[in-house]
Amino acid sequence: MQYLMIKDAIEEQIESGMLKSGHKLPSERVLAESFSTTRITLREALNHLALSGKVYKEERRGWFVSTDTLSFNPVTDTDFAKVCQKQKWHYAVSSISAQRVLAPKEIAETLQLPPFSYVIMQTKLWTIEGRKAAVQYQYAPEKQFSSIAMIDEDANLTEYLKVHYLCESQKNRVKVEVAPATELESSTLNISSGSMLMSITQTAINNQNISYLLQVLRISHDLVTIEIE
Amino acid sequence: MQYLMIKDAIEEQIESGMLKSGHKLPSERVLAESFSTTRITLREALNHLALSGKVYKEERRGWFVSTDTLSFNPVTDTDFAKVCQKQKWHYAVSSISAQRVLAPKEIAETLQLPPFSYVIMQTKLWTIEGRKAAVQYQYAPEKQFSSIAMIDEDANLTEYLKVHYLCESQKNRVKVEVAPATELESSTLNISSGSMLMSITQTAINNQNISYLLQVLRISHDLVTIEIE
DNA sequence: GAGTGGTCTAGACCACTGT
DNA sequence: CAGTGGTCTAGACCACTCC
Repeated sequence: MQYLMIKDAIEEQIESGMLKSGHKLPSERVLAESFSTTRITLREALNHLALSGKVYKEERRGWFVSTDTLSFNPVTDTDFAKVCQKQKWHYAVSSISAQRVLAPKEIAETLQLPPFSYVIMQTKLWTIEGRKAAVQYQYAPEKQFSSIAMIDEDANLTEYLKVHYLCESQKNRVKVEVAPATELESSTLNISSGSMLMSITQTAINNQNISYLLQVLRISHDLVTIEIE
Repeated sequence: MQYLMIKDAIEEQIESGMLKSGHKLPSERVLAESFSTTRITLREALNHLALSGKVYKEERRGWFVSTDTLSFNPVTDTDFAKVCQKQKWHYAVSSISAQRVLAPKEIAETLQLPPFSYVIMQTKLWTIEGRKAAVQYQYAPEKQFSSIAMIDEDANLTEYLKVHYLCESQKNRVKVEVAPATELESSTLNISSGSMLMSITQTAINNQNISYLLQVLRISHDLVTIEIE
């Protein structure tokens, strides 16, 4: 299998330090030629490498060497900013949208909301080490937090609930899956539509055992390691 | 994008119930012709469908419609057999190998073993609803369990430790990742080499806070949903 | 405008599966 | 044995990024 040999060859270049984190690989055409093969076979090799988290690609920009992964415990870590800080990663958050919406069915069920409840929905883009890394969706029920409709869209929702409502979670309900990127996610993250993302859904529960915040982090799988406890 | 339309068309056939769980899809050549395209484009569509867990393929046998997922809480569920039983799935376990080996570095570190420790290593194949679904590796330190070297290779290790040593875990340390299948895994599970598996690593800890069992479940991602708490 | 990946065509031969 | 997926060739045009 030619593509496996190509994969190993590129992998070795990475392991040996010839290609460093964040560096761009030569173009598919150049690589294909240098391995005397076609682009299809070459892409097969790169796709396999991407699965193991060694490289990733950005839509129409090229293939890059992955950085180390961020360790994330979704059961205890509710504030993703703190996770990045603790591991001293350079990160930036920017708001994609913030709206007051009728709770979608799935959200209403998870947060145990009555019909026709409104939630504040924030969508954010996380940039980590200069790379568009994740899209995050946060949903907080309006009824529990009366002033929340006025929240600044760039505010940290987790922090806001903690400061203004003393709502802090020690423990979350968590769901982990892999799933293809949606249209919004692929265009926001500059990845090809339908490519794989790690999806981490957290439901934060307060002292009174009430779910007060639901958040979904959809992050490139080569960037995160999920470790619990 | 033609392949997205093909993907949607096949997806709709599944959702509508025309193609049922476990059924085989027509061959790639037949599908390609019926969508008036080439096998490469058709495979692109199927690969995307596979990522969302709707279909899976077996090496040289064809593409099949996925079944529902098994819900698994790796923090509390140490015995995978019980998980299957609780959800009333038909399953079978068979031993691939059982050996006494010098603990590999990573295992020794996780189980906090001194150098040159031996562990009992069991490798098992899980067949779920007639499908080769997962490979499981289990490591138990020999020193803690003197009689363990004589364990039957078909025995349930979790059950054995519970019955003979009263070792039962309420809570595990857990790591979740996606990773390409190894050679052993692909040939055992009849999947193509390097295809994606969900990898769940559990370290069971007893009352005295000592790690006594490490197990790794490598399972087709369309078969399992990880839900904690 | 040159270069990139995204998508697609129309074939081919091989190794393996199922009968 | 016929049929399947696994792998590969040698091109093509397009939409987009970067300079």
